[in-house]
Amino acid sequence: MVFMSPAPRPDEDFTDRVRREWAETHPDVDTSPIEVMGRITRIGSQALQQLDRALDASGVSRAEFDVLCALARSDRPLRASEVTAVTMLSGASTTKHVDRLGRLGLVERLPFERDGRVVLLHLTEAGRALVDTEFPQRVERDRRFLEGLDEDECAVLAGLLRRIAANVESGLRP
Amino acid sequence: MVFMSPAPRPDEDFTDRVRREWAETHPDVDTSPIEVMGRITRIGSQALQQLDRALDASGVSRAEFDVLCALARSDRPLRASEVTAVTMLSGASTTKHVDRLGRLGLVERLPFERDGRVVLLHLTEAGRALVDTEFPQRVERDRRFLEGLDEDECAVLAGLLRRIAANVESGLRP
DNA sequence: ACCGTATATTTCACTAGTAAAATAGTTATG
DNA sequence: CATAACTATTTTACTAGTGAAATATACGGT
Repeated sequence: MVFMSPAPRPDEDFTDRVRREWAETHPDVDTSPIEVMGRITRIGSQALQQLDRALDASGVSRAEFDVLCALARSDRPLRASEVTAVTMLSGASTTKHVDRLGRLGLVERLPFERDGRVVLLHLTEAGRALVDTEFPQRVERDRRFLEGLDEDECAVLAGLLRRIAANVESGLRP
Repeated sequence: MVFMSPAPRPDEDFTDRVRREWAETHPDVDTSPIEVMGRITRIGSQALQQLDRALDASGVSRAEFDVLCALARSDRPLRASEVTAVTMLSGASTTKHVDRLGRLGLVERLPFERDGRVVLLHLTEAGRALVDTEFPQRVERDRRFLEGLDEDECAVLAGLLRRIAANVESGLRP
């Protein structure tokens, strides 16, 4: 703890420090994309970690909560594969999460008459109640991350992020 | 604080769809923070997944590559705890990564004379060579995510993200 | 010098997530 | 009406990451 941060610069954040260090050791590399992408990945990871902690008390993990939310905002039961498509996790994970959420009485599996391979998932009353109390708190926590930004700034930010999101999604297709 | 029409649009992205579904089933909740935070977490996760795939050929995982980068951009050997501080993973993970990177001949552990508890980590020549070839490619992939955004737009984006990053880091402390 | 407390790293036992194989059901084709 | 090819989900065997205990060292007060 004595000399962890050698040069405490006043307004330097984590990303600034990383770029400065690269600039000193690798001056030939133009690291400017880190200014945006480094901040996005760091904010994303930290926000998700804080969400994990906030959900501890609810008894479900973030991945399980994502499953509950997908079902809660749908007006119909969803197939397991539809849930998998929105969670960015594997189908194997969806099976495990639904197993546990089923044991907790938050989700039920239903057969789908038209196609016996399909499992339809729907929230129980308890599952819906959990989302109804946890989801607004989740949104409020996100709102606190935006504190100090006015409506126009958020709109500009959202517009720019939308364009990056489109670039990233297109690079995801194999 | 509603910056986007909740109505369905032809060029609706993932975040738009999520917000529209919430608006339909939970019209009482103001989900506008998702417009920014949802996009940040989604872009972050997908960019990291794509980085994982890109690193497959190099023989080191993303977490291991992060360790190598921390050492490569430092002008001196780092303590294990200093590496842990920048990777956002646990100290136990750092031990495992350094074990494997050591077996691969990319990193070496050195004793620190002033304090026998401390392990100093430094790159071997092979480790430095790996970063020197992989890191510029990594930055280039990030640059492609920003395609279509001009320099001013990136600067605006970086400035707004810096303010969010400060909010998020401050919430991480307690 | 000695003891208790603090710190840095590693080890251990466990959990979450995955890819690929297995299972079960559907559809198209001859 | 077979049966091959395809699809949705689950199971299996494995890997990565973790918190907490263990280990080893340092340091402050007396």
